[in-house]
Amino acid sequence: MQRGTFQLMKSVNKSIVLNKIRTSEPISRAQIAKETSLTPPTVGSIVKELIEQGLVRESELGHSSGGRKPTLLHINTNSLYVIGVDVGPEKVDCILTDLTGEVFERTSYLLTRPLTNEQFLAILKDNIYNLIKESQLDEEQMIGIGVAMHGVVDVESGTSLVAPILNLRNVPIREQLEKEFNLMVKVENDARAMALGESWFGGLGDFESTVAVNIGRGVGAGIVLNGKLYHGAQGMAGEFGHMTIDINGKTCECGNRGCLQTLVSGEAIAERGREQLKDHVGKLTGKDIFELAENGNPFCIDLLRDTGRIIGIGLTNLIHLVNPSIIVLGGGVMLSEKFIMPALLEAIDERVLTNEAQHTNVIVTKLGNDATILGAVSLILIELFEPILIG
Amino acid sequence: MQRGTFQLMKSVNKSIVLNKIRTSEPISRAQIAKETSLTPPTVGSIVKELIEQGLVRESELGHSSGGRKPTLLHINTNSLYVIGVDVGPEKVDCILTDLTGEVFERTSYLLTRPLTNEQFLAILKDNIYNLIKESQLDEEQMIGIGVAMHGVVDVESGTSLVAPILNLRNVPIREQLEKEFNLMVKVENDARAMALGESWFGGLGDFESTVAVNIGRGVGAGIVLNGKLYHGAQGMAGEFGHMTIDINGKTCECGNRGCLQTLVSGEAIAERGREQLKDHVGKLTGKDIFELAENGNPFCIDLLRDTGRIIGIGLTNLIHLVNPSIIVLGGGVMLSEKFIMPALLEAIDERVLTNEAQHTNVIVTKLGNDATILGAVSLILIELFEPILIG
DNA sequence: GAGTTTAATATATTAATTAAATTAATTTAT
DNA sequence: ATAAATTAATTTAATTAATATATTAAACTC
Repeated sequence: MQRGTFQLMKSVNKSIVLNKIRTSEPISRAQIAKETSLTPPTVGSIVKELIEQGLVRESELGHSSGGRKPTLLHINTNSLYVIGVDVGPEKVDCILTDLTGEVFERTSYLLTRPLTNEQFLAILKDNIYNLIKESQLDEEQMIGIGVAMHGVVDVESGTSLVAPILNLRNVPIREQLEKEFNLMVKVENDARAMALGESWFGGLGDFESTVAVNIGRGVGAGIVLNGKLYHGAQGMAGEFGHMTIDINGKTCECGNRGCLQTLVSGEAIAERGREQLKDHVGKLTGKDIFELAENGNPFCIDLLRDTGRIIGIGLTNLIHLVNPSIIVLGGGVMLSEKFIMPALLEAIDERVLTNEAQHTNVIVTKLGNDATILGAVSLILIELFEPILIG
Repeated sequence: MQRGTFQLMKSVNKSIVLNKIRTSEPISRAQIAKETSLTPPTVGSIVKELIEQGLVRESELGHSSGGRKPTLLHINTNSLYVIGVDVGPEKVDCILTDLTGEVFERTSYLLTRPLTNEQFLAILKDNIYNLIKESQLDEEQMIGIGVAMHGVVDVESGTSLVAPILNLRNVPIREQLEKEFNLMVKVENDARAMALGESWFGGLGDFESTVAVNIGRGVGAGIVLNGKLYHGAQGMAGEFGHMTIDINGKTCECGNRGCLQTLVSGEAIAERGREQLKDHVGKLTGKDIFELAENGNPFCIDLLRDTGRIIGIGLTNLIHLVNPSIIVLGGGVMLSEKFIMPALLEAIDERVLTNEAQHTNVIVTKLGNDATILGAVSLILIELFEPILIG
């Protein structure tokens, strides 16, 4: 049980100050005091500690309107670094960023199958070693490794329980990486990491709740409430792809009928296309549909519009149940944004019950593929910056 | 912004102690210290304050196993009282309870329509005055009035925005009752109040998240996370009834097609019955279907089973998205529990993706109709007892 | 260059915790 | 029956980290 202690009092204030600097840099001590209604001495002593920890730095003096010039404070971008890893079905991407999420180094490695747990872990380690080496930075300056992994992840232990496409089971990622690099390691499911990445780096502003939906090979969502990932009781909150929306519909790979995924995943779109475009050369993919639509193929345009409509129906269910402040859409299917979004927004507008909820922000990610790997980085950053919320 | 202050530290600990007493009474100071890992002096001084405030009382000495006998502490049940009001489509119920939710007085008033805002408010006031008078208690001993109101409620201002069946709009319930009784007043939507009531008084144990679903005239849900109601960005979280599960289904009163409500509400069941049982005398209601099923009518038994299956499909969507620790079902339709539950549980078991989530607790309310009005009471109790959570 | 303004720090006070000691009340052992 | 041990609750002192107030530092204004 989290008691009311002096450490609590302090860490609450420290978190308030650090987050104020993060979201409003450059900012002076005096300004922080004003905006947080903490007293100047409190802000001063906290800032002193943050500078000692290397999280914050001072810069030049700011402008004064009559009086001593304020010393401006910044998040320190050249002393501490974070490593983010994105394990997708086909490749392992690694990035090295500073505390603001700016990327300094990148590696990418194509996975070949089959793959044993040991081989997979060796690849992870190699790539991270390479990344650090390339960056020419000291290992001392790293604070942690965040891993976004497709499939089912046990967050507590940092284990990949099932990664269906890579055919891996029970990989103790955290244990192994912690031992190897002696750094904090966090592991999270990729859709959820994406949601966190959007919420931290998506430039969305200060929303109470964010849902990020990935529509690609599969359909998944992550829910961020008050800046933190919401996992649910058994860690399966956000399983958006297997929401039944057509009780008599097609059978899904999960065994149920009418899952959203059977209607709007990349493969589902391609399949719907194949039924109609039988004269198309080669195996038709989702990407082909998009290109055909771009070239004015009316059937493909309609197909993508209808996909947008169905996604909109699914999102309406999401709005009615979870009612997030903002929904961010990403994934391969959303590359067809141009055809999908108008129909999608129209469907939501038409279906949502109340006027206020009609104004739920629904946008396409501005981070592209990087949302997930930046989310992996956020898993570590959140340990430093996470607002400690009271309520 | 909630800063880290001495008051915060104190209120956190006070809340921990009070809730420990509430959930584990009778309990001694020493035991509280052990279980909360607060120090004995801290517990002692907080208990002293709680006793002064009239929230806690001491009782006889407990058993000792060698040493001074412990003084046992209880929630004080005979000094402070709460009023709960449930405004349904047909009647206004009021109860007066002590701090443990035990009911001391009850009134019920049948509403007649049409009804103006003024008439409605007058009825509310009259009933509350009556309740207090009957109880022969002092108005000083009341701490607040909680109101559960059907329809759309603005929780901030305590206003009933739309109450469709009573045909009321913009009734400033909180403002009016606060002025009249000079007590704290909280107003909440009835499905959400029900969820809070279940979570507080349902004897469910200590769950992280509870969803209560009311299936009756309409279908609605309330979500309780960490003991507190989750409203969502525009206060519409839990609009479970208008979840699309049959994209090509019947048109709902909301204008959309295939809402869960069009398949499983009391009226929906009755309608499905009518199509088949044309020789039935009089207008067939949901209740009739239940009675016919009880008497062995195979069509009605199947109809209720199928209803259970469809509710199960809806709940599976809920589990996949929100993944609550426990789901509590109530409302008129659940009176047919006997026929509905087996099919419902089977559908969930069949459809939920992971083994762990298959074990989501799904139960029928033990509070019956009182869940909602006890939820109204909880709206006030939560102000006294609510755990202040850090994280 | 004196006076005013603003920023940052130093000092004193205060709230509420923890640790250690004390007092209180029983049970158990001899 | 009395002493020793055990447990409960309270008191006292020390500690932490806040706030309030005063002071120092560094501008700008005229």
